[in-house]
Order: sequence, then structure tokens, then C-alpha cells
Amino acid sequence: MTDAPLPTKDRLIRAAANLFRTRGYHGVGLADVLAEAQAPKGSLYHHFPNGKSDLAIAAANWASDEMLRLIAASFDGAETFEAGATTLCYKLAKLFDITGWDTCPVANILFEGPDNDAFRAHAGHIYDGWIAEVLDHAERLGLSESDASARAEHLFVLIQGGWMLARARRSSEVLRDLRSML
Amino acid sequence: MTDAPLPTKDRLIRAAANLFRTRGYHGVGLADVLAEAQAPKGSLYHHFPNGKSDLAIAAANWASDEMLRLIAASFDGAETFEAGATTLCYKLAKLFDITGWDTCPVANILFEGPDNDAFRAHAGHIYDGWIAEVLDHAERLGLSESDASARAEHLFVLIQGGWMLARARRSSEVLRDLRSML
DNA sequence: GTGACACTGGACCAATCGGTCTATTCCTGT
DNA sequence: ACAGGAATAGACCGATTGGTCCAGTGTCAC
Repeated sequence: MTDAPLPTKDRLIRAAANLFRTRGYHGVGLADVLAEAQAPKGSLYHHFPNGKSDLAIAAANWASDEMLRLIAASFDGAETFEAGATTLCYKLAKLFDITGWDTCPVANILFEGPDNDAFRAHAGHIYDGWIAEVLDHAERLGLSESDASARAEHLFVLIQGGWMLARARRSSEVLRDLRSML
Repeated sequence: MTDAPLPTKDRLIRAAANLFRTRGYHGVGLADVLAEAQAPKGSLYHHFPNGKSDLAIAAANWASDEMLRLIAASFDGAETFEAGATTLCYKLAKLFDITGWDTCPVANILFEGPDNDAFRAHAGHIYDGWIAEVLDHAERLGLSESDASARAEHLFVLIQGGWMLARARRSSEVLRDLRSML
């Protein structure tokens, strides 16, 4: 919340991520980002020479890193895969309530942007990174390789679908109930 | 594919649904819709006095009806809930391959539009309609009320999450594998 | 025929879009 | 002190946006 000491580039990335996730790539004008980040247009094109698309990629990567940290935090102290997965669902539900996050930011940023092929491929890359992170923890917790792979992908699907339903219902209840589907 | 005999209003709805689902609400200009539907601007504002937002609601409703028909077609001949759900997943995978559908159209249309509250509430209404349709079939196939409710919601979550991963990977494989998560 | 009304066609508009450009300020190494 | 690159500041641009408006066109009932 103390944005003042943050460097301009980081302020731009955070502002862009926040706006993109609520209104989508095309729904956000550069003027909106600039106003929220309190930065002039010159700074944006200095840090992101390719303009809006560069900024979108950076924002998606930043959001992805946050998610990876959340996954790690959920599974690090867990005794079993189920425990870690449940913790992750609860953390996401809390995040949903606090921030009113409108979507997995990556989806909103990357699925409707320009250069659709490149953007979508990047989304796939990011998602596979999340699944790989879960998979690592699953194997560490004793699951066989094939089992761990299936479980990690299953968890990803549940979270994405659950998040979408939570959005539509404006309630995090679905996310908390996800553990019953594991 | 024979759009010619279709009334202008229907051509507009179909064109809008097709474009919105690939590029999102803000990503599509009225000029694009008009060009694809081969209709002048005057017709659009005659049939949809509130312009783009009216058109988006109509497009979402049309897409929703298509999905309801798909659910019915999948469960009508099914002997068990699992069989119907599996058929639905396969039908969706085929749809994904044929049309290259970019997203659940409802999500792309309603989650990033203007009037975010009203639009999102409408998305919730549509989704609950899908779940209710599945629930009806589940009960008809002998599941208890509470069990049917949980299974219907579970299927919805799997499909939404699976579709998203399929999009990112540009492969319908995930959708076909969904049955293993039932 | 003729009036009434649903519909089409497209010119036109202010506002906003993403992006470019140059002038200026700030900071750091020497 | 001063040089020089990094960063900031914002005026400016052509293109496109959603939306308005009205003159035409078709098609009914009478």
C-alpha cells in the first residue's frame, strides 16, 4: 500500500496488473495505468519500449511469481499433498475476499491481447510453471511421478474453474469447497 | 454457414458472439461486428437501442442456449451420470477442435464489460442455469439431491478449468482427460 | 393509391486510443 | 565542476472508438 518508495517501473507493473485483471487487456487504456501509477507517458515507453504489450507481459510475469510464492507457502509446511492443496485453496479464497480479484490475472491479460499466438503461448508457459511447482511438492510428499502429475494438473483445473464460478457468484465459498473435490 | 437467409438481428448476435469469445468485449469494435454481420450501423441501433452492451447480453444468452442444448444432448441418452458427463466432455473437446473456441463465450463477454456488477450477475445467472440443467439430469439418473448438486457443480468447475488449460495449451487433450477426474 | 411503421444505409461526431517526439531534470562517475 | 546517460514530463498525432442522427426503402393494412 506504500507505493511511494517503489521505483516507477514497479509501480507501472503493479498498476497494470491490477487494472488488467479487472477489466482485461483491451479494457484498460494507457491513460488509466499512467494515472494509477502516477507516472508520465515518457517513463512507460522508456521502461517498456514496445508499449502496452511489453507491459502486459511484465504484469503477467509478476502475477505469476506471486502465484508461485503462494503455492510454495502452502505446500512448504504440509505433511501430505491433500493438506497442501487444501491450504492453497483456503489461501486463494482469502485472497479472493480481500482483493476482490476478478480473475486469474494471467488469463485476462494474455488471452485476449494482440499477437494472440505469442500471448497465448506465454500463458501456457506460465500455467505449466505453476503445475510444475505443485508437481515438485507432490513428489516430495511421496507421490509417484505419474500420480503426482495427474494430481497437480487436477488441482490446477479445479482452482481455475472454481475461481471462475466464485467470480460469477461473487463468493469465495466455491474455492473453500474445492477440497471436497480433491 | 448459410448466413444469408438469417434475419439481420440474428446475424448480429452470431457475429458478436463469435468475435467476443475470441477477443473479449473491449477487444471487438462495432465496426468489426458490422462487417462480419454485413449490416449497417443503423440496424444495430434499431435492434439494440443500448448499443454494444445490449448486443453483448444477447450474444451471451445465445451462447448459453447453445450450451444448454449441448448438455441436454449429452445426458438425454445416458444411462448413468458418469456416462452423460463423459459424453459432454467429449462433445466439448470436439467443439474446441472444430471451432477453435477461445473461451467459454459467456466469460469473455460478461466478465470484463462495462457495468461490471450487472454483467457479472448475469454471468452468474447463466452459469447457475447450466448447473441446474446438469442437476436435473443427475437426479433423473438416480442420484440423491445433495449428491446430484455436488456432482453438477463439480462437473462445471472441471469443465471451466479444463477449458482454460486447453486454451493455453491449444490442445483439447485436457478436456478428454476430464473424465478421469470425475 | 396512401399513410404508417419497421428497417436499412451511412455520414458524421466528440472522445479516446496507443504511440511518437523532444525538452528537461535527475543522478552518478570522474 | 562537469559530462553524459537514465529517467521524467507532457504536448502532440493519426486512427479508431461507441454513439447519434436523419434520409431513404421496403412492406404492410386500408
